[in-house]
Amino acid sequence: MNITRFAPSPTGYIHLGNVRSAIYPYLIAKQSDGGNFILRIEDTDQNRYVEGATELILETLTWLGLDWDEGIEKGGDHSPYYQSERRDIYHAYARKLLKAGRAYADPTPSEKIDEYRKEDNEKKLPFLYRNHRPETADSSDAWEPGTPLRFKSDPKSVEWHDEVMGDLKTGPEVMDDIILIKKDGLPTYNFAHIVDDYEMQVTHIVRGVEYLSSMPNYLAIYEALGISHPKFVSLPHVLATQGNKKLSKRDGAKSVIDYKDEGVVKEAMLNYLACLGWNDGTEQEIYSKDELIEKFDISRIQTSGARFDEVKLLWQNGQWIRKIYDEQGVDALYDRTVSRDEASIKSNAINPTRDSLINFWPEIAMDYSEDYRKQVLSIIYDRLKVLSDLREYTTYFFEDPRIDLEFLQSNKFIKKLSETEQRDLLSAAIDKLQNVEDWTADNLQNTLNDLLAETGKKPAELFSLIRIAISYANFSPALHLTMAVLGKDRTIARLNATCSAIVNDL
RNA sequence: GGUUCCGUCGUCUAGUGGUCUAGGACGUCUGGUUCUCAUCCAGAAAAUCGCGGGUUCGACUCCCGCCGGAAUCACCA
Repeated sequence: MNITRFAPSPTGYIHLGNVRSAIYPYLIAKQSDGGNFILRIEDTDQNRYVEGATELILETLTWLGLDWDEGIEKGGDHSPYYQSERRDIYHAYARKLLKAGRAYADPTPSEKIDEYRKEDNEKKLPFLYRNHRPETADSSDAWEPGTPLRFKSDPKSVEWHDEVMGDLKTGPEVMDDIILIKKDGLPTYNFAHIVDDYEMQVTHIVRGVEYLSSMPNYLAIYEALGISHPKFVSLPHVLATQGNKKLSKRDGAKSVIDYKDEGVVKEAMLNYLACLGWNDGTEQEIYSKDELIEKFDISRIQTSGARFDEVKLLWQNGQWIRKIYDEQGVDALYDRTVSRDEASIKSNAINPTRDSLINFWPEIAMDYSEDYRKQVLSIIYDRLKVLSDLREYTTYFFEDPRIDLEFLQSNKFIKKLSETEQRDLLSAAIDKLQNVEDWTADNLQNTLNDLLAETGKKPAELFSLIRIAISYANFSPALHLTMAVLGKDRTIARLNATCSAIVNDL
């Protein structure tokens, strides 16, 4: 049975690089019967705490459907799940180390430590605190919270296995007397996560490769505590689009929530991220969450960093938008475009920070019926890269476009027609369409075909003229579909309007 | 500087000694689908497998060296 955890610190939003270390442990947990995915908040650094960050974490996980079995807002057997509330547990473990002679209180002021560091740097020596260990470290096991507590290291070479990186080893020179408990009585990450993962019976620690260099120290603590360690799964970095650096907030990495707000669907985000640095060896590109759970395999995680490519994410999103429409129908896709958002409702339960109504339609669209919006959606959905494209692509379905003859006549096909021809073609179209009794897409297609035959014009010329006269948009769905959705009255009114504008211009 | 990791088309990747004149996807380009945009379909260009040695009948695949990139060296995680 796999027990994994996602353990973010509430220091801001979650970016693409961060979520991957939530997705993989989620998949690992779900692959086993009775697996547990735990959400723990690592809030031991009060200086870095950011208001609203926890809510953003909840919203992100909820949106992606990475439901946790235990953790904050949910409870479980290993409560509490905020590290700041687990102080007594860490202190108990710290006392064990103290008693075993593997920890010591260190009253050395930080200014003094800075001096040591400076000295060593000047001598071109790597700074190791154990070389400056105070004498009291060996003589006394007294410790009062309020004084930092350090690990008493016993330098030696270590070897260990990482599920992704393979067999690793380092020399004794990296082990040091790291801080276990800070002056404020709260543990450092280095100590807290070891205690918590053990207490919560975590089987796999999934985290970024940046922790690799601390592994010897962690291993030493596990050993001193006399406890076994979980499997280690080190994830390579997600690299920023530009440069060679890992994705980071400092360099402007976008929040996952930003993508949600722009209308990236959760399936695409999950799919793209899961496959950034992992593949199952086949040529499959599109995976549902269930398929990922079924096929994910730790041993196939990449060892090198992967660059984030927004263009490919957007391609995936287009694929998923079409897939949702094709497999679940227009209603399902429509629900993604305007609805109460479960993810932000959940986050708002702690702190109402965000509007929980998501709506990707132009404002004016809300004056129309849901049924009408669905009709629009069903003819335009296959052009969407993100759901918010609706705002730009559909306005002419809801309000009459401004007549702009310059725009009309600059079209490369319409340009070939004289204004007189344009007028004649439009009035012929109006006459013909007026007689259409049953305003259906099929009938309209037939009518347009007849018109084409009668006028002898090229489709490109005739259709472009009509299309732009009713939409004044750079592009639109197929003409007969657009007209069918728009309705007879509106279509003819718009054609008339353009026609008279041309007459006035003559 | 110490330590550690990484290195196949622009990008994500397949590849575990011969089936690799290196496969797929995104992107790019060309053509097709009675109009635009998009989709879809077909096709093209695109990787001297970081470099140099070695082992081998044979190396992208194993070994060594080098180079390049990254991460980390906090009372941050």
